[in-house]
Amino acid sequence: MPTLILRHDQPFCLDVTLSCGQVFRWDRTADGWWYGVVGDRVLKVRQDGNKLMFLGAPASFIHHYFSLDMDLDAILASVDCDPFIHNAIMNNRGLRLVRQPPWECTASYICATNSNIPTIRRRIASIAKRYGRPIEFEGKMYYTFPEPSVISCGGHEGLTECRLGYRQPYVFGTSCIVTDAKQWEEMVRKLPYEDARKELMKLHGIGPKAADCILLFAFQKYEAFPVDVWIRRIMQEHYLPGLGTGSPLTGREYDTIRRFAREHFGEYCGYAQEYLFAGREG
DNA sequence: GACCAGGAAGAGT
DNA sequence: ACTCTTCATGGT
Repeated sequence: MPTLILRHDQPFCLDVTLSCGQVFRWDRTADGWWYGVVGDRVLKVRQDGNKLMFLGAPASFIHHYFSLDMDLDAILASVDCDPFIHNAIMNNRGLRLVRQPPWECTASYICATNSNIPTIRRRIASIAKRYGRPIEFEGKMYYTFPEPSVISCGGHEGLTECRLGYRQPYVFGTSCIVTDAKQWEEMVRKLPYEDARKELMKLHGIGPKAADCILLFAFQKYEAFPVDVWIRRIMQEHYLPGLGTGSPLTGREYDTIRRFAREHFGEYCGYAQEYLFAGREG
């Protein structure tokens, strides 16, 4: 079994990383193995202490996907600026932001609007099963996430069985615009955060929240600070008591929160967001 | 700026 | 069984 030896000065926790809500296509078995589809590969991974065992890709791919090249201690030190975030960091130490394939991440967060995590997972699995390429792995079938052109060629009605609700035309419309995923990805990637955000928000079905998630999880724009209902609640309770409660989140409130976070936590505030989100119920 | 659609599953009562 | 909530967005 191929194994990566994790350095003790570079903390990593596979379980926290894959169960914190940033990915939708990974499953953990009872005996501690994680199975996931990333790009055109099925990956199987487990962690035992400082050993990361894996199948399905070269070590360089695993290393890159889990951002093991990033100096996590330095990043966490830079956002660790108050007792509350300090506690969240202590409780979820080793959480790393993974590098998600951009098109899949984009479609996923269009599907994620106003839904709970199990529902989002079902929708993405459904799109992959309907349009993706099947891969057999250890006797089980897995499905790659389809290129945008595969979805657009299937026509608007093809998505109906995936039960996306009102998100169906958004996923379809975006797949028609992002026909060349590679070229679109490079175009977004070279833009600075604010410009890339505007570019993503031109797409139907991507508002501020989805744009920030995509920029953080797929484009490594660590200044992005996605504000969902949980983060808003946490920010109100611990950082910005002046904000109202209960009423829907306005664009102005969203900007107030993300600008505060950018100032308070610094250029890696996206990492702070993930640690706050991971500790949302405790 | 305030409302509303549109949809499904989980969690709590 | 019933209600409330859910990693919001776009249109009126």
